[in-house]
Amino acid sequence: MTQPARRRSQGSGRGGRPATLTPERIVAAAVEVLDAEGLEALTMRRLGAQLGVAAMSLYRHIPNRDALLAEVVTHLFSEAVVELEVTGPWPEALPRFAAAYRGMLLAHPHAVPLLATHPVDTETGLALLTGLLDRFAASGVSHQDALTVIQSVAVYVLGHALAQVGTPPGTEGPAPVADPDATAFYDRWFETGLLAMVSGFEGQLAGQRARH
Amino acid sequence: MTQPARRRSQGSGRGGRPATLTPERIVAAAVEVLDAEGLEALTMRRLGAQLGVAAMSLYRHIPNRDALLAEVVTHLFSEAVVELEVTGPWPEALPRFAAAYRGMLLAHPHAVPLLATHPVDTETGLALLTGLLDRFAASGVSHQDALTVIQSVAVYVLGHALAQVGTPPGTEGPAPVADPDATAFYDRWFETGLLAMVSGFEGQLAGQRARH
DNA sequence: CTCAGTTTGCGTACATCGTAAGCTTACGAT
DNA sequence: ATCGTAAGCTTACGATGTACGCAAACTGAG
Repeated sequence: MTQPARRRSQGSGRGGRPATLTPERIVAAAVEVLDAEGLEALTMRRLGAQLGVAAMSLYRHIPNRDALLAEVVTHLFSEAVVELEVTGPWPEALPRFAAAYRGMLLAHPHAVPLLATHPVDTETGLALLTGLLDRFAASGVSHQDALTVIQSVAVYVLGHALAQVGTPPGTEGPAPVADPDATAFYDRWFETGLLAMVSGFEGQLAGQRARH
Repeated sequence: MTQPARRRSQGSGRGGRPATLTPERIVAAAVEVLDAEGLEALTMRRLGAQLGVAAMSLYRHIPNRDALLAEVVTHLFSEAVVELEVTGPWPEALPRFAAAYRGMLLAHPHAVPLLATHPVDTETGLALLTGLLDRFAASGVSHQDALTVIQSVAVYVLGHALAQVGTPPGTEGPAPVADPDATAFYDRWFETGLLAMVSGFEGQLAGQRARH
């Protein structure tokens, strides 16, 4: 039968026209356009052009634009966290995570509003952070508390990045060639706030332990 | 002469048709639509309908949609901060500010992405927070340090609100009738992170003073 | 080699959006 | 009455996301 069967192929069943497009290629191209021309420029037609394909062809691989943006978010977050060295006690590992996350956000400034709008899927996020969670467990911190600490820091990092890439430069163009003074200011602010948070949590958890 | 004179009236010069629209009325209506139907529904035509006016009439009072959104952001932020009691030492006043800010964000969940995307104008924000800044000065904290502390907390509050209103309920509808369990979870998380931050900064500033 | 069957990509079409331009309406002053 | 002016309206355009059905490109069966 020739049922509708619209949307979504079954992966790589034999037969059929060979695919030039894959979800991965689409996401990668989306990041390219995003970095080069900003979020507003990331239209379906523009993305098709980047891939040498018509806009509608994309819909064979993604349900809609919003889902694509969600994929981009997941991709970028993974990119930041995957190559993260999680060793040592949590008060050392946690700032490394924060720095890696922030590094990714500043490397893709146009993506920051996206991360704010399309939160990383909870399941996926947790899966990517098991290594970090282990560092808390190793110090006897409960899963619940570890989650609060990590999420608080993540939320701070994203909020900080939003403030940094918020308005200063234009909202487009390849590289605004950041003002080094402003960069230093944001860097110092970031470190100060992060340190306050981490040491605050250290004190909190220590006190809790003592009171066990 | 009948020069173009397009865009922007000069306030209230005599003569001319009486205005049914004002920037204030427009912003207020925008908040209504936003709260009731979400950000996607806040189109120029919908907003015009809310005011009993054609979409294009709005452009006599605002330059474009994005500027309107910026006005909405400023309006909401002022609303949150204006009725804020700023007394006592900063470690007490700061959490009150955080609570007021968060209260506003949770009262207007559909506006949270807006606050993330259209940062409050720096000048305006500072002007609204002079009272709070004074509480730091009264404790001998430098203006620079006070800014870092306040901004860090603000950034945390916004990031946290983004996480809370991010995905759980639908993205529209008047009131998703929040799940009380989820609310309690987010409340506890918020308090814990905020406390860590504040006590962390307290320690930081105290140490700095001791080392003066 | 031919012909189903199946999957991918394309062309067309439409509703909706922001907003540019010029016209009409409703005032106060003369 | 008439005029000048500011506010609001009508019409129109280009751009966007995406629904729908067709065309192309492959695999395996006969």
